[in-house]
Amino acid sequence: MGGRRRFNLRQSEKKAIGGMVLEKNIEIEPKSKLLSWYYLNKRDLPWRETSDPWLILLSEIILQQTQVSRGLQYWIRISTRFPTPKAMATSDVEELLSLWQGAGYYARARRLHALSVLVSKRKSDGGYDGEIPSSVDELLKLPGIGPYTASAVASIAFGVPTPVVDGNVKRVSSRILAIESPSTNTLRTWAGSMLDPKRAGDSNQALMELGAIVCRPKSPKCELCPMTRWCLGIENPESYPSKKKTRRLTEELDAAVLIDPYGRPFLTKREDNGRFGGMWGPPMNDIDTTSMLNVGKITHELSHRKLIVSVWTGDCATGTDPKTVPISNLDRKILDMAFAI
DNA sequence: ATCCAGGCCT
DNA sequence: AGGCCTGGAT
Repeated sequence: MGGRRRFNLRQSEKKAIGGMVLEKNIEIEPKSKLLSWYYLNKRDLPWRETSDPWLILLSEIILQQTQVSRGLQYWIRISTRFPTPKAMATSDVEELLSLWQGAGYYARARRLHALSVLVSKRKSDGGYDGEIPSSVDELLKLPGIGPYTASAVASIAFGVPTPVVDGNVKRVSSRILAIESPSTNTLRTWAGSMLDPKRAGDSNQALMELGAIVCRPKSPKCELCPMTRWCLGIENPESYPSKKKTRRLTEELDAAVLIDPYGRPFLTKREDNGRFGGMWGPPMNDIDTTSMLNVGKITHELSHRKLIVSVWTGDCATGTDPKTVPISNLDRKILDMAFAI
């Protein structure tokens, strides 16, 4: 053990202040250490240059399941086209889905559009007069906003002192506390202990930034970490947090790429509540492959499924130009295979 | 080819 | 607890 405790001061530090260990010191030191590290090492990202709650909310929705390096391009395109909630609310959801193409988890885009419509409504109609609400409770009522995003927007855009718990925070805290599966309560409490209420947004981002660029899932850079003094998991960081096992069922499907006399495939819009909801693609259920030509198979991994799609081609009277509708990566692969023949 | 990271919703 | 997507690592 060696006397290294969580937020206690080291022996040398106790001596230095003559044994006057103030309650405050116990929390303030790791906090300020982390904040200083953040100010010196944070990446320059455009949503960190704005105080516009809408643009910050947009970045948080995109970054929910998309890494910064990729999310950046999406944020630039989407925030340029929709600089306000009203701009998005008065457009068709399909335009947002087109800008969202290739980013995955398309329900995020549909919910974001619904959010823009709700926010743009008058207060008398249950809306928010076009302003993003500032409290966690109000934010939680908006579609696509859960506990993480509500706290992130409230703290970053409005300075509300509420802790965030995302995958980064979970990893950082599991390692520092050396707990394999910390409860939600433990995570929130710990993140709260790291929060400087005067700089809530920066505190939260500091924790997440540390997780993203130092306390990474694989090969963490402990030699660059400002928190090693308090880290109980430093001997074996990659064993925290424990990963859950995923079982992935295999699903076999047929896709029919029917091509019209102009070379356009027949495409349909997928149901909002299903896979690739709101996106367009070739028909994939109830396909009668008699008189169609098989051109190959595509395997595509989802988080919870392995898809094996058998691709067929045939003719149709009227198709759709694929450039005019939003299409998922899987459907793109299917179309590419059919047209490559 | 297989595994993994990343929040919200139902 | 299970569904939802993609790119990067292995």
